[in-house]
Amino acid sequence: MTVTRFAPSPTGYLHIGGLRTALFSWLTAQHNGGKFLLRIEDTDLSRNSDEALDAIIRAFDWVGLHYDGEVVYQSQRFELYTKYINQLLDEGKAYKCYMSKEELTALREEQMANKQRARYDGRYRDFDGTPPEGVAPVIRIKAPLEGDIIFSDGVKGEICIASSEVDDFVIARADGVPTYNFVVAIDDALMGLTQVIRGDDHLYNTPKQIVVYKALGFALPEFYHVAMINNEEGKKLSKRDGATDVMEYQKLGFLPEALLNFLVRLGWSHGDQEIFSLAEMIELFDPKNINKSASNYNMDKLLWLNAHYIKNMPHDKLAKLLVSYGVEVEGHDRLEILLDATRERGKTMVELAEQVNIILNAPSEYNPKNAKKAFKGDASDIIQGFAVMLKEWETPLHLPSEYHAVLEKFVETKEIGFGKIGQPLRVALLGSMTGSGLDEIMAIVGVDETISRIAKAIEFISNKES
RNA sequence: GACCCUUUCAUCUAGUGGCCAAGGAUAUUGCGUUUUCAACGCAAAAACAGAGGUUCAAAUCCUCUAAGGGUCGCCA
Repeated sequence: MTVTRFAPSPTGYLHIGGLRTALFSWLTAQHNGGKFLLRIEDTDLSRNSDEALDAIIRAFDWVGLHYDGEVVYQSQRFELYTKYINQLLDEGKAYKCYMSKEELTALREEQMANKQRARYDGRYRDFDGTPPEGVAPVIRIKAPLEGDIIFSDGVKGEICIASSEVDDFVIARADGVPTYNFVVAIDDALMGLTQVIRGDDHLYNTPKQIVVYKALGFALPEFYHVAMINNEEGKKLSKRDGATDVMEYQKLGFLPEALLNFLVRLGWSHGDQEIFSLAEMIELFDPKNINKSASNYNMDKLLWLNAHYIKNMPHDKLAKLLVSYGVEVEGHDRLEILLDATRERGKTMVELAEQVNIILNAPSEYNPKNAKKAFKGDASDIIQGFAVMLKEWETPLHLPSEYHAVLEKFVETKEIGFGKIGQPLRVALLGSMTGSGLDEIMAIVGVDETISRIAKAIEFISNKES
């Protein structure tokens, strides 16, 4: 059975790049009817925080990725790791190293000065003398001295790294706490991972982990190293580039389906298809099609996708969502008309909420430039005349089409074009010259409010003139 | 510095030796539609990093160069 995982360290919020690798892993599991596990890499006890873990799980909930089974905490598995450390020590596959931190630093500096890759020189590998006093040893694993470490990466192809590049790295700190590359290999093996999908910043950890797999006799999973997401300029994504925290996207008014669709197309594709529902992603995703190269974050495309999902969301769902962005609307028909009138005008939920509020709330001021243009000449008389016609209209007015009939009758009677009434009426109703259709706006706010807004505009015009 | 990886329009990408004088999408520009804006429709502009090979044929295979990225922790 396919088993994948996401293994964050709880040091902050869920990063947008992390979400993409999580998504790739999750999709791989779903596609194959397997399991997707969550493991918390908290072996560095000084850097953990519970809030960070909460934030990660909340982000998962928001986008709708679920993990199977219980969350695995590495900090709760130290006994297990210690058992394996002792086993390797007993078998002579690991050893104690008494080198001090100062000595290590000196060694690294010397190697760098000699234009070499910095690495531990193995000086305690076969040590059987008397250990120096006052140094708590670390445990190092014996990496191969000769040959190459070769593995096949599902994304990058065959990776070959000379053993001389992989040193006898530390598997347990001086205080006995095991280190990352050691526990990752153990957990991935014990948790039954079949595919390990992670950022390609881990590419160089893979040969180290393979050393552990081999020493412990574990079978290797398939590795997939996914290239990074850069900012719009092609540089490393940082907080200065805007939202990197997944939950930030909710605040900005993005829909989870848009965010996931955006992320899945960063580094993966299926022919010319751009829009993927979650179900389609699951059906079509194959990690073998992941791109080798890094991709740049592209806000415009995210916005386009978000607009797409807003436009295509069922009204009741959209209305419910709008509540969390501060907009609540009474009346079923009214809501329908309102959403029809606004949904194509907002690329985010925040913008959509703004559009809705512009219609719902009478304008507190008129855009000076627009007012000047729209309220000139006989504009006041025209909208006044329209208000009268509305007031005296004999059949009840509810639907946009009914308001449209009034408007049509009005331009016909007055023998004017739509443009003549359209501009002043729009500014009277909204305060600006752009926005939703007049018929819809009037249907939403109703006859009384329409007349009242017109009256206010007329007052404004006469004040200006006097 | 060493090692490893990457390179198709501004951006995301299709492309696995002939179907490619390179296709789609976003963004951009123009036109249409509309009482306005948006949405939508149509159109335009826009790329194989460079140089050498291999081949009847190269975006695709090989070599080198260049540019970008990653890694070199008792962090993960």
